[in-house]
Amino acid sequence: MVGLRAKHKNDRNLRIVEAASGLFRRRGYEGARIEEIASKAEVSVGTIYNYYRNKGDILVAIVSMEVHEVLAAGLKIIQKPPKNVEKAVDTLIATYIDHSLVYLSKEMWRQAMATSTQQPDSPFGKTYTALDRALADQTCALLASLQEKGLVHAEVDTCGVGQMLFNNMNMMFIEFIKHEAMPIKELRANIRRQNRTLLQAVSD
Amino acid sequence: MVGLRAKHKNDRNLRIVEAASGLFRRRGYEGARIEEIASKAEVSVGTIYNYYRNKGDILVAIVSMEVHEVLAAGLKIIQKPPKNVEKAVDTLIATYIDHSLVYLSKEMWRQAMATSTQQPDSPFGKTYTALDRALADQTCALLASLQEKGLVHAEVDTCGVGQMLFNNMNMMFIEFIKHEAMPIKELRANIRRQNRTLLQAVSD
DNA sequence: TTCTAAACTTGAGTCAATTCAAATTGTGGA
DNA sequence: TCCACAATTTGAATTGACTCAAGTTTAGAA
Repeated sequence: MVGLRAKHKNDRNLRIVEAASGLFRRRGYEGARIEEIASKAEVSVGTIYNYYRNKGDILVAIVSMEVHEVLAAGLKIIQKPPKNVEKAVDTLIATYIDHSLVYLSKEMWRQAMATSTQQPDSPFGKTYTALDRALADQTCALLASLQEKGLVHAEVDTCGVGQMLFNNMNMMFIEFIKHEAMPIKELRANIRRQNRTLLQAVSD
Repeated sequence: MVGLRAKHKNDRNLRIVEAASGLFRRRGYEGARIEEIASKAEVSVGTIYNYYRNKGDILVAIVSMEVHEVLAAGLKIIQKPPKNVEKAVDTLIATYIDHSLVYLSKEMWRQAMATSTQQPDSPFGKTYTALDRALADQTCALLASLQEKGLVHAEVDTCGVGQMLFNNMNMMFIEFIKHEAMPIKELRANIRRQNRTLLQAVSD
């Protein structure tokens, strides 16, 4: 970040994200008007579109930050996983899920996911896809780490299994954010049940 | 469908769906304007909103028809499944996937999925969710049928496993429609690999 | 047949996201 | 320091989805 121009750019972007973040929480995604975000960020409407392709992109950017935190938290689990395979996977998933509603409401997740499927090629759409990939890789890494410790059979395709576990969790998470009333507890119990057969097969 | 009123209603709805379907394919979802759909369907803009809550809903309605066909095709597989578990599951999944691009482009799928996550409580959002559920149930039913034939171990939770298989496929399908260039062949190979460990565990 | 209320359609008008040509600002060379 | 040009911002204008008050059509009772 050299020069005044780069500094301003950075500042403005930060202000936009913060203004949007606050308004999305306060008024909901649809309720937050771009003009309002712009005025709160002390920037013109046009500038916002200079930084983001559209309204959804702003949200996806916010979600990205959240996911980065989740990835960091997940890394800690992988470095020191529980000695039981089912427990280890459950712990990782719990980390992901419990984190998910700290900064973002279910509505924000719905909108962000919708935007990222709608526009997979926009810059932030790509970011979102990359993060999903990173989370899946982390699940694979957990299994590989358990395999090294001898907790998972040597012949198991940890990558295939990891992807399957992650995809299943992700799909269940989508179902979860679609049902405003569904509690985290129920989501986790469902996932545990679905994982059981596979995880027992790879471990005992 | 008794009376003139009901008949007109039915006709208009059909014309709307057909006009929309054609325009979505020809111009893409975003490119198709409601006014154009209305004029092609010989109906006013307001009428369209009388039948559908919003533009996305029209698309989801079209997707629903497609999924109904897929469900019917899937039923046939379940009634006479291959005698090998991996083969059976692969055949069902192939049915789903191969059908998917007959009437709908990848872009249409992206938009439909986005809409259904965005508005899970709109009439067609609910329809979409119900269809997803029906497909998952069908996967569970296949496993149960294989279990009855003694091809799947008796103690296996066919419902948990079925949901996992379906969720994994669904997530992979989402990835597939996000990558304009990805061929069906690649999608199917990836899914087969991911399924292998689980399916071998439940069968041999 | 005639009439009335309910059901349905209509399209001009509203609203908010997005665009783009003009104006402003930062940079690096003279 | 001053200038020219490129990068960036600006906000009025555009666009297209969506609404709603007024008008039209149907059902079925008298």
